[in-house]
Amino acid sequence: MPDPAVLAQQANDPTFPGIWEELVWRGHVHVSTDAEELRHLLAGGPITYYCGFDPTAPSLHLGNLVQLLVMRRLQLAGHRPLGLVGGSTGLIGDPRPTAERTLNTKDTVEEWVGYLQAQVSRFLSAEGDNAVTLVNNLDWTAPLSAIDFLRDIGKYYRVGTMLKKDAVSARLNSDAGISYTEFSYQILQGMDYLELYRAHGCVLQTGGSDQWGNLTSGTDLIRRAEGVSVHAIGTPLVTNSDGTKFGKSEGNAVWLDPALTSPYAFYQFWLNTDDADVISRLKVFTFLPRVEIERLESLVASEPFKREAQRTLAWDVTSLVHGVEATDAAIHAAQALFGQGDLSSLDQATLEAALRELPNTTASSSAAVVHLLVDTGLSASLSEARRAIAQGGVYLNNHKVDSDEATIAGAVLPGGFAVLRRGKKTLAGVFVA
RNA sequence: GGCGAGUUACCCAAGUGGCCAAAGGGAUCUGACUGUAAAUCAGACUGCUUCGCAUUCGGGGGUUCGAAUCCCUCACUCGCCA
Repeated sequence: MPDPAVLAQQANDPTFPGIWEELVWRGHVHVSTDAEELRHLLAGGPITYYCGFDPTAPSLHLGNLVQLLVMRRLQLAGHRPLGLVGGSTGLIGDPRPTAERTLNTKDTVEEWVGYLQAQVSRFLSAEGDNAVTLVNNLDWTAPLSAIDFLRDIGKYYRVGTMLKKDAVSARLNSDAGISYTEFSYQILQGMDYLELYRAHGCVLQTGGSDQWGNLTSGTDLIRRAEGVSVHAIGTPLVTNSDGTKFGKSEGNAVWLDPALTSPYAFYQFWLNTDDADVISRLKVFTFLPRVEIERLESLVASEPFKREAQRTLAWDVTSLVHGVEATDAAIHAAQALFGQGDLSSLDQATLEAALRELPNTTASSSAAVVHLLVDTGLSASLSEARRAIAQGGVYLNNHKVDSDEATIAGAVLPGGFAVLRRGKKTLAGVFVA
């Protein structure tokens, strides 16, 4: 369910001549079909475009959010979005550069399709002439026989061309090799575009630039099958300036589903953005107009320690994904927990609410700290928990724990809880039963 | 189908009978410094009932006092030939 209030606040920046120019400025365009043609097309009357999401997990993640925002910007410019969730492509799996995917069961994929559809629909308006339409490629691939597939679609594909796609050649040159299954993926995606062109008049597909081979698979197929030239935009992979992977927190992907990544963790993820990255993140992940982003850019330069840009970014993206209420709760929790010193001076209800935002566990009043570290997920194993304590990285209610035999006895705050911390900013709550 | 090469911890990659829980780099974690930043420096990085024990080097079996290292076999990958 989209939050109408959040969607209503979004707008493209009117100071740009058109949506194309804005997409370019925000850094959304890495590769595309003919840029001049696209600019004209997007500046004209409504066109239909699509972007696909494969159910390879029970939730979308931040990489997918980039695509959703591109879709939303195009929708705000008056164009008509088709949100595709890959019920069939998700059964195959697109070739990753490193290794073959493990196939998920049909039941699992079907379940995930439902989750992703719900998420996709949250970010796009279902109102008006250009309301979003959700489609599932299983609807047109499931009825297709192998013979029809090979005769009607396969004939348009040249193996030489297919082998040259980055995704395929990377795997051919690796130890992992590639199965026929994943090799065929590009054909399925090409078929999707052709189907959507025929059924909906779709003439633009957007996607990550790592999907470029699959995007052009569709434009090539439509040119051959229909003699029509359609378009594709490949958005750049979002990267961190220090070379690490974007979108990871504590080694895990940052998910849009609050059950998988809490709003608190989500907010913290954005708040911790590097100075070097924060401006480009604002461009990609928010609807703030150019002047505002430029103002924040100058603040990063003049008073970086205030982290105004990071705060704005964190608030904007968290409220977009989780709503204003959850965002405020996450901020209040952080203020309580990152406040200096004495936790017992905090208001009991505030503290309890903050702990509810964190990973937490229930324990007896004499539970060992090492076990709580594991139970709350702050440490992956008892050995790791002991190590963390030995290195002086564990705190109970802001007091350093100096023995791996410590328990929470005597440290329980009024109200029956305790705050466990690993390192400077990884927190968890303990509720005493 | 034939021949050759290969499969080491999250990733890359050393190691070719004991000194190997396994070099080095990256990633990650902790500490110092800080702005809940970056860079830098230091430490850690299989598990556990943690000063010791257990389990790892594609799977299974064998040789040996002793194997990641030798042999057999299965699986997978790459290359060349057909």
